[in-house]
Amino acid sequence: MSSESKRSSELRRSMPLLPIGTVMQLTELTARQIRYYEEHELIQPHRTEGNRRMFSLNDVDTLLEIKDMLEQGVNMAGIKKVFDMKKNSSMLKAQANEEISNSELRQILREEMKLAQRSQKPSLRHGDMSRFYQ
Amino acid sequence: MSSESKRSSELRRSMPLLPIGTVMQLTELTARQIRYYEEHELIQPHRTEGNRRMFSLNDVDTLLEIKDMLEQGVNMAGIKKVFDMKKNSSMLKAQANEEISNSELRQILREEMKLAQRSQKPSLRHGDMSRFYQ
DNA sequence: ATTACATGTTAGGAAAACTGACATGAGTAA
DNA sequence: TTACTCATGTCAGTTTTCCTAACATGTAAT
Repeated sequence: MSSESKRSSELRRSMPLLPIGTVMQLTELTARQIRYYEEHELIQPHRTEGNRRMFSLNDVDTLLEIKDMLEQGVNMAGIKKVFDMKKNSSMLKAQANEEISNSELRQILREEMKLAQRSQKPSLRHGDMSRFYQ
Repeated sequence: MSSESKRSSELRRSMPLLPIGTVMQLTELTARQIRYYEEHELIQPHRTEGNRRMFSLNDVDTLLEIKDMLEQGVNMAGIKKVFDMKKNSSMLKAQANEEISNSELRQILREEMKLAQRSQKPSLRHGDMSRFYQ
């Protein structure tokens, strides 16, 4: 994928399109849960002028990942760690403007394995929003 | 594209995700305009239990096409005709389970040319929602 | 001049979402 | 056991968004 098309599709996926009701249906989470995850800064939905949350497709993806991890016994602190690591690794990627190195990948996987073991589940598999858009 | 993946992407694009406020922003149409086009059966948004309209990406595409045509001088009756023709031609395609024939294509283009000439504009070019999702 | 069309505007009401507070059940630590 | 924490439920009181219906208006066609 060209960096140009990657950038523009990222733009689209981060457009705040969906109200919380739609997100509830897509994720099968309650409004309370979604707001709680925002409170813990796992997502940062936009706000309308009138203060209503508007979510992007990326936000929905993130929520599905959160849901998955919670169901697998990972607590909020663990989820935060995983997301922090992801952000760091993607920052590294952006800095170098190239794919993540094998050693970085191994480091990340090691950390994920540790978390997974702690919650007595074999692996972390996250949600996939791709089925909702072309 | 396989007929399988075509069918499932159609499913996604027809999911009712967006409230009218979002659609207003995406299309730069007023709520009045959007409701008026629905009144004329150019779109059929879903309704929530509470009677709120919920629009799909297909609906947004259609609205952009409507906007384009109106700006090019086509009136509602003309737009209806164009959409009827499109529906018929896609039904024919589905029936035969193959691409539209050259003679059918020429017939459609002839009709479109007639409409375009009547509104003193050279051609019909419609909106493209693809920039809003991957 | 009248009419039709596409859209603006307003009013009153209902649905959906907001914040904040308190409640609760399961798990953990003391 | 008792107490605490965590993730979530629930409720109350507001505010925002959306709804329908009606009437108003500018432009183009007759």
